[in-house]
Amino acid sequence: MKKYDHKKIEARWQKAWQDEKIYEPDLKKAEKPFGTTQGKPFYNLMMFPYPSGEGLHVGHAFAFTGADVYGRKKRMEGRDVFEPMGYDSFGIHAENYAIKINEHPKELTRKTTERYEAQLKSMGIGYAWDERLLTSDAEYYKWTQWIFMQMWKHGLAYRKKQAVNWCPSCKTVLADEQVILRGVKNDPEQMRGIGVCERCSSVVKKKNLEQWFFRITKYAEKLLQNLEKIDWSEKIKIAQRNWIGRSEGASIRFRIKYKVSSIKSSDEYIEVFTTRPDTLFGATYMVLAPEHELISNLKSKISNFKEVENYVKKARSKTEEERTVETKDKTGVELKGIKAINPTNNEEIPIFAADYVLSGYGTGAIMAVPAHDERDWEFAKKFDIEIRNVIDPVFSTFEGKTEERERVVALVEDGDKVLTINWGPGKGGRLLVGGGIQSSEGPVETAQREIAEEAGYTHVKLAEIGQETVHYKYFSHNKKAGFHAHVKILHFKLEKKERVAQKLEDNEKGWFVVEWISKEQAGREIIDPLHNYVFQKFIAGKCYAGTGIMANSGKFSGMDSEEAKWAITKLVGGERKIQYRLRDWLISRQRYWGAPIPMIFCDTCAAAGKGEYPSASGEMHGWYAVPEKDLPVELPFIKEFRPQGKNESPLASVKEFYETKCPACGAKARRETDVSDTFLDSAWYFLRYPSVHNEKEAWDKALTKKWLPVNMYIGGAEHAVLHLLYSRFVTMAFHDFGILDFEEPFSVFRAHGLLIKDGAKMSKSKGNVVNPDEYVKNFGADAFRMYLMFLAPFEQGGDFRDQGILGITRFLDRVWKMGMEVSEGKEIEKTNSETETLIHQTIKKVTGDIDGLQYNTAISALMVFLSGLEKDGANRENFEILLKLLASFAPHITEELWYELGNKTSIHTSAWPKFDAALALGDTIDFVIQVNGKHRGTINIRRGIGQDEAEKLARETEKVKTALAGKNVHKVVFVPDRLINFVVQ
RNA sequence: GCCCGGGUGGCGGAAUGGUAUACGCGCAACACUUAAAAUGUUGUGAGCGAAAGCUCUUGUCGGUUCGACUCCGACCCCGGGCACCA
Repeated sequence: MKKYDHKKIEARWQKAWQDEKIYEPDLKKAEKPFGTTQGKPFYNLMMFPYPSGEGLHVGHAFAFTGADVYGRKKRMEGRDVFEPMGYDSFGIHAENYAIKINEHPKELTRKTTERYEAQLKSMGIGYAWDERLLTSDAEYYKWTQWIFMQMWKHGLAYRKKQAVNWCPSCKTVLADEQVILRGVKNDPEQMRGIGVCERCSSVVKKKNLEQWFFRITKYAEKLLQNLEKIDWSEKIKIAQRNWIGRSEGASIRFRIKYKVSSIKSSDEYIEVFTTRPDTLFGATYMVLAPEHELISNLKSKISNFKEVENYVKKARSKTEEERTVETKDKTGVELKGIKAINPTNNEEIPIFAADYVLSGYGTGAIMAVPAHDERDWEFAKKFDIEIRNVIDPVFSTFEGKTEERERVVALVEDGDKVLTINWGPGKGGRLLVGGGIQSSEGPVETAQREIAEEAGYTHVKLAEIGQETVHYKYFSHNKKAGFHAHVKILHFKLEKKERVAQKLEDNEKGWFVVEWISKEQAGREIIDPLHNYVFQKFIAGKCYAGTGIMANSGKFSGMDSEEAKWAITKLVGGERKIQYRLRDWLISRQRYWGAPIPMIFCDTCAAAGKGEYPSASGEMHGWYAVPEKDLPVELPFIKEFRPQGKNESPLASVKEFYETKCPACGAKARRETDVSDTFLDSAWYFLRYPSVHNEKEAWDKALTKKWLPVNMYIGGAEHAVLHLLYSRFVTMAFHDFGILDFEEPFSVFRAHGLLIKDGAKMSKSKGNVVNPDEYVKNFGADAFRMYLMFLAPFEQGGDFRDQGILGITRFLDRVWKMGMEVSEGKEIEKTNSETETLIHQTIKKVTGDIDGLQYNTAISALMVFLSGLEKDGANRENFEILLKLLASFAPHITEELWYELGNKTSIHTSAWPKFDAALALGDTIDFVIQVNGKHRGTINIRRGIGQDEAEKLARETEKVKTALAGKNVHKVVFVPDRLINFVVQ
């Protein structure tokens, strides 16, 4: 018997597969794969890596193997699987690593891609290497530049000066998506996280620079809407939804009044966006972002302009200095001499400049409603501005065990019954009001609306001494417990009653005595001062940001706040508006290792007011795209490639590079020296793979039609709002340019889990990176692949420990042994029925599990299958099924044994086994017997048995006899083919 | 604070509302061996019991159900994402 020598076998087959190109589908004639089965193109894509020089770690191995398993099964199912691989070799991540090890990125790329390739091949991953691509190759980035140019020509690329994120270590600007918040846990001091660079974790600063942007915001709605149509991991969709951040609200104008003159002189206004127009009556001041243009525009009108200017300067520089901790502490300054007019009541309200209002969102100005917005509340407290409540919380009742949180604040006596009114904090900052009827001795009875009504009470009034008597609308919308009361305060009682003393405990200063009143008495009137009193008394310290009933709002008082939203908007002439959080994609990078942005600036044209002005890009005098025939704009090889930190790319000091001629007038002109964001390279690579050999076009029309969109895309969840969003945007844009006929690039996307080590993410700095090479060498690629797939659910990930790998090695050894025996003729003649059932069950299970990426349970089913064959005997027929099911996970050993059994073509192009659902069920079942829901044994019975027979058989068992002795069976639950349950008393 | 995941043996992890702990690791005993390793067989949630068996057990507390890891309500803990977005 031959020994299982994984090294020899794996090396041999890896070479053979490459020579025979079994993983190379015929891209042009994809309908005829390898002459066996008929099939259709299946584009199985895995996110490509960037070269880091350290080689691939087990996290990569885990992800790539998982994607490969999926592709291999699809191939065996007759699909023409295209599984390409490439390298995201351009860009800041590769360049940073090159700087670190002091090597030129070009050289680094060459070395590391070689290394990666050897590693990937050693793991037996079935890539179509003929279509390999590198984003740093000129034949690739030529088309990246072409994409930029198309964006420009269609008005989706523009240049603008604005405050942008600047990484002082990478010495370049970053897109919003590339700034991550280092977690500063939420604490009472309201510390915020700090924005740090996605690549190097340096604290990001703000700089005012002129940069290139892509108008991704134009696609905000479509990016959001299309999420409904694609089959992606739900968490990625959620992340994208949050990032796009759609809010519905109103745009409202506030007129400005100057102190020096009358209203008539002011046709100036402040426009704000608000999601809460219903709170407009409560807007007691306004805030402009420090960058807001009105501040300088109104310079002459602002009496304390010096002070304001100082603040603005400080606020701006604050973002430029190194900040360690940013707090939510509110700062600001009033713009004296001018006022805004609240359009609902024509009140004059003060205007502030404060940095808690962001210039980049909405209009950069807000109406502040301190009573109903936490940030405004804080600001108002600090600056002593009126807090005017205009929303009355909708009270919810207490339910279940909430006593310890209740604060009894009111009670009314009626004979021996006491009604208590409880107020307490509810979910989401809501105020909960409930109550109950307590008898003189018994425990608190849950207040039922019916109880109250039976007792003749439908309304409650509650009052405090000295306050005018009011009543509140009665609510009762919870069918089960409690009531909601708008109450009338009668008087404030300062002494405590023993009965509720415990409940009041220490935090209560007193309580209100309430009195039930009739519905008629109650009416609908609400008097605001008292409401404010109650509001501040019980919600004080935290404002109420929820919805509710309008108060203090003129004719809208009493209305539902949701309803009032649009009524008030209409009243003040506002407009309904959708606002997105998404910002335009900042494309320029002041770095060397990237695709040069293919634009030329001509001074002569600019002076003459000329330029190439694609619609919607705005008038950018002097700017021209590099003509298509001149692409690529080649990145020169320079030794001084390190970033210099002068807001410029190193290319800005390469004269031969930037000196050029204006494409329009021929005068001396200057090239753009910034390069594009590396995420532009990866935002379209999937379009290039099938057309990688096409030198004339970015992508071949026919091939694209055949292969795209991608059928299955597997990658990390960390790219939810970077690569995955950008790719969708680019695809949508090119669809609209008429160059692609689909909007969404990836029909299915699944995020794989992360492999962690000792409870922490693997990273070189933590020194817990596991290198897969050792495992491949010692245990073999098959064992390693399988172990990775077995160790955790693929989409969940887990802690990498190698203790379990022996289990897989043992399994493969047994497979090998069985293979040898079968090939030597030691086999049973006929598969018995038990094995027959097992075969069909296993095919069914493995097929379904691989489809659902549940590799760990698929492998466990294969283990059960092997044990079954060992017990009942194997033969060529049933063993080949095992091999096929195993082939995706362990491609080498299965191929070896497959040929050993006399097959002449690869197992990987053989047909996936089919199962018979009826056979998978089997003839007999273990039927469960329960008494009162407790397991009391099983009997093996024929499938499809009826209740009478089952019950008879069950009653005959000793256990049931004992359990039922002297008991009265009052119910029998029978679940066919599963269980019978005797319910006794 | 908000939004997602998740909490099951010593460990990784299984379970369409129907035998909780599949499969694997580890551990123990036995077989083979001069011996060890490898391999094979058996056992392995906890407690009580000589045994048959009984009781308890899926983060906590309640609820629905003949029956709950699974459904509902409230809470606790861990991991991840987002966060001054009006």
